[in-house]
Amino acid sequence: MSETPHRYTAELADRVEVAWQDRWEEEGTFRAPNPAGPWADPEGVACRGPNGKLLVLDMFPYPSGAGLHVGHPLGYIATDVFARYHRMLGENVLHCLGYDAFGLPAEQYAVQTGQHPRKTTEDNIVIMKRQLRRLGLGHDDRRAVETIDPAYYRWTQWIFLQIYDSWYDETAARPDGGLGKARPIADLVAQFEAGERPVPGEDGRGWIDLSAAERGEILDSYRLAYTTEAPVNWAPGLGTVLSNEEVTNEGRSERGNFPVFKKNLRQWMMRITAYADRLADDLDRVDWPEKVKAMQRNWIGRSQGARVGFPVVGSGESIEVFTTRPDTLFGATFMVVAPEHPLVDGLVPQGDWPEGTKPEWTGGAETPAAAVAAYRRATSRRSDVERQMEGKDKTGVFTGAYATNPVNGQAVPVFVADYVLASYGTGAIMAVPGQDERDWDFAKRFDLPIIRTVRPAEGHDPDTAYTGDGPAVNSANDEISLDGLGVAEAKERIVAWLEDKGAGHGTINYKLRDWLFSRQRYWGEPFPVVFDEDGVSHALPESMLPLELPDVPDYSPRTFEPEDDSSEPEPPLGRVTEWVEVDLDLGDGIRHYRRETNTMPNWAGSCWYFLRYLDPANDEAFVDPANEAYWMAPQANPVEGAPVGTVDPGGVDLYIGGVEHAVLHLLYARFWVKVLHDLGHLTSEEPFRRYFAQGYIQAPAYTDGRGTYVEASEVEETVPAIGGEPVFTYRGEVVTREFGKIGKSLKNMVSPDDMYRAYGADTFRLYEMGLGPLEHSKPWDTRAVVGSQRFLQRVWRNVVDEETGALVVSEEAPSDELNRLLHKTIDAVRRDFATLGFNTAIARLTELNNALTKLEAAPRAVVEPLVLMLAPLAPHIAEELWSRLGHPDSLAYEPFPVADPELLVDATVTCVVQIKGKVRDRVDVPADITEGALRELVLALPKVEQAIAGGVRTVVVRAPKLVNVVPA
RNA sequence: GCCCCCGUAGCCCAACCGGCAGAGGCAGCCGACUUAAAAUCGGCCCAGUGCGGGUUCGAUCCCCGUCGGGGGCACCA
Repeated sequence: MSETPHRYTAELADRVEVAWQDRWEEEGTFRAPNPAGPWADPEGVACRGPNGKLLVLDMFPYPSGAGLHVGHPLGYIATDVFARYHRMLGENVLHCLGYDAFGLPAEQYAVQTGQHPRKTTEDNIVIMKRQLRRLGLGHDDRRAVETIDPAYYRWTQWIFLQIYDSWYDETAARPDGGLGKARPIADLVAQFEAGERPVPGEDGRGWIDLSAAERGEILDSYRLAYTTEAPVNWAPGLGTVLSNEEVTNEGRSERGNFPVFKKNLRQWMMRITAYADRLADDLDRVDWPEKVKAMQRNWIGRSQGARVGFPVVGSGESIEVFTTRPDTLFGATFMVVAPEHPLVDGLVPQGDWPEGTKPEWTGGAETPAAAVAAYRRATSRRSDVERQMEGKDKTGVFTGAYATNPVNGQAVPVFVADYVLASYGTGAIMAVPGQDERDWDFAKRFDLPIIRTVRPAEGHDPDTAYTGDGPAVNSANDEISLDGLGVAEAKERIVAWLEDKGAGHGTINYKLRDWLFSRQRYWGEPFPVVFDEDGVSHALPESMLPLELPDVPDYSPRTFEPEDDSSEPEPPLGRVTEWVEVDLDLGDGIRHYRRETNTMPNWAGSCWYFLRYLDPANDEAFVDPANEAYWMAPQANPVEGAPVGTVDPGGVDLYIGGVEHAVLHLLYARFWVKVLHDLGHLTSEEPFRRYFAQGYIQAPAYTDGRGTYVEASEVEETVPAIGGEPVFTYRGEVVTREFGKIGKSLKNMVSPDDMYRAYGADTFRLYEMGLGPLEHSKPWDTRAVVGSQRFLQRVWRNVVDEETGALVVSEEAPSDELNRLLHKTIDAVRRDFATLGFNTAIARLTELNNALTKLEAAPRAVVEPLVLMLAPLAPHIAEELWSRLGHPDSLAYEPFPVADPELLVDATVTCVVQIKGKVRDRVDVPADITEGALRELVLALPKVEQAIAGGVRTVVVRAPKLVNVVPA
């Protein structure tokens, strides 16, 4: 029998923690009341949230087969601490966690193990739930939604139909004064029917004259969710197509790293480009890390410029280019079109090279047609990876055609080159080598003329393009002169001139493309859409939702050789004929339809899960409007740092998660929320009002001589002689240490289960929060966890006798000094919790506790606030101590200690005396000493008198803390 | 190549508005407890802020340059 049976050990922590987790669950401690909906509890809202509400959110976790590692809970603990703190401030806090359970990894795992993805997914969720529960997170357990639940994806499908049944009206006024918003497609049909809007098409037929198929095609060109045949990213190794956001720079799939090919396929798209401006502009209205905003702005890639037509010599055609530098038009000495540009065929003249063709322009071919054909063939065969590898060496051939520069009538040669991208701008450029590095390189390579139209700054290398600002030169014709103007003004002038001449117009261009929304996989939400015999799509009525994913014997996708770009996607649902072929009555009697066999990407479920958290039991609506407004509505004051006059967009109060979703999930969710807002379903215009990007927990990983990772847990460390570097060995072989993301691939998994066992959840929580700032990536060090345990042991010992279990706090009042320390600690900890500075909060609490440890017995008047302040970080031990201190109720809603401002300042402070900025003396003075008195007092100090024997130049007084004397 | 962030003790990190470089933890060392060890407890040691300039009475903090680390973008016209 141990002599200290009541010591705070891992075993004791385990008992205490599990007991409190049970009690929280039984009492529904963290269930947040809703104002409306099926759980309407307005009274609960009123008494639980006298100080308002708080919606705290974690990124939607994917239940992986490997279970959690110690990196996963970092954000969950942080939000939990924040949420618990705010509950103690008297706010109604909603914090919960659900599961994003559709998607590729689950399906691949299922295929590997021969089990149904539903089975493996559900098993994984069970494991993850157990691991998370053991962490002691204060989640509202009723709100743990799962995307694979038909009661959930019914609403994912419903939202899809809202988007499908909408179009973007550029001219519609928004409440915020801007123009453009989503409207029901029925409004558009009404406009066509009434003749208020011209029906697209050249034959002048009216809406009623069109066939159903023709109408369907026109509507598809407006719908925010539509099918179209377009070049898409096809990954044969995955058996599915992917969105642009899911393809890496190297032209491979983000998941699985398979090669991706461009292929023309009919696919579902989301018209996210309609929202490009608002998605870019509204970043000013949210509180996000600047780097994430920058990444989104970058991805949207808005650039202001002009479109200019260059008439092709000897043809009625004109090549339209996009340029951000219309001010440099006079320096456009040639043009380049992308190899895939549809105009190329029409450009190339029959017969021989024209007069003036330089030998290097021909690519060695006899005729322009041969040269262009050969070049196009060569580029189409090269993958993006190969183009990348070739660096920036410019290639291309002359098309044999010339086009006329509209500002000076010069005929300039037109080239085909792959440095111009078909997918950006108009797929054609005017080349201005004097002011563009890429054009400069091309001009040098192909011996083309270079005209500078901006005078380079002093010291500019004359052998390079000049892209900076400066006065225009060589930029005049009979009607207009830009000479002498700066870039900005020159742009304005020339655009006005072009518009006047009808040669071009100012415009805005975006890098953002529409979002490819279908996948040829089984494990996803089915599209609530059917096609009739003409191929026209029809929405299923709401009454037919959810359209359940059929249980099929063969759910594995057809995958191909990763390099086989001739393959075609084959969705698994396409094999379920009895499901695909249906007879339905959609309003004009029973007819035969074919279901959509693609499924949605797993971003679909995560685009709106936070809305379902608000009202998960509602089967009348995806969320009750009153609940949405309560938790998400725009607030009276905009976020800090927003431009003056900003109207708050509303949204989740705090969202914490890794930065890896900066342009995927975060952009998609913003888009959906904006559409739903436009359609009147949401008060909020943004999903995430405040987003905080957490750092990663990194762990040591070890490689052997061949560079292969070895199991980190089996590596031994030996520290040789003093001062020597530690040596790491694995099975006798010396290995090299590095730090990286925790996971299977680096073989450095550390499971939270091990931490619970060895230390308990509170110690683990404290360790992760105490490591350093939340936004930093930090190395995991299992050996260091013990420090957090020691702290909790010392706290415990200040309250409980380790031998008898008796309460040992003193009922005597604390000393003035201790009381002041307590109040300073309260003040600091409150500030730290508010700003997510958990590491410094822990340091302050440790300091306060260390002061108690030195006493014979810790006074209750200090212990109780200490326990309350510790509660958000280490809730189990805090609950246990609180209970032992004689409080029967959970402390979850106990008011957080308040600092007395009187006690934050000491009666006397130490004033630093500097001479010429160097500390030379210090003196204790009353805290409220006046500047004059302090000055006199310091000047009378012996050391100072000595130093200023030769006179005084200045005396800087910062009462009461500092005086700096500068002798003459 | 361009843009952003970060360099403080052996390691992770503090330092309010430009005002004494150190709060907390790990590791190390010494001591207490122990037959011993582990655990625990008490104590100690350790940097002048990557480097070079500048502004200032005074710089970890502001400015310029430079080196190192991390991240983003990368023919986007």
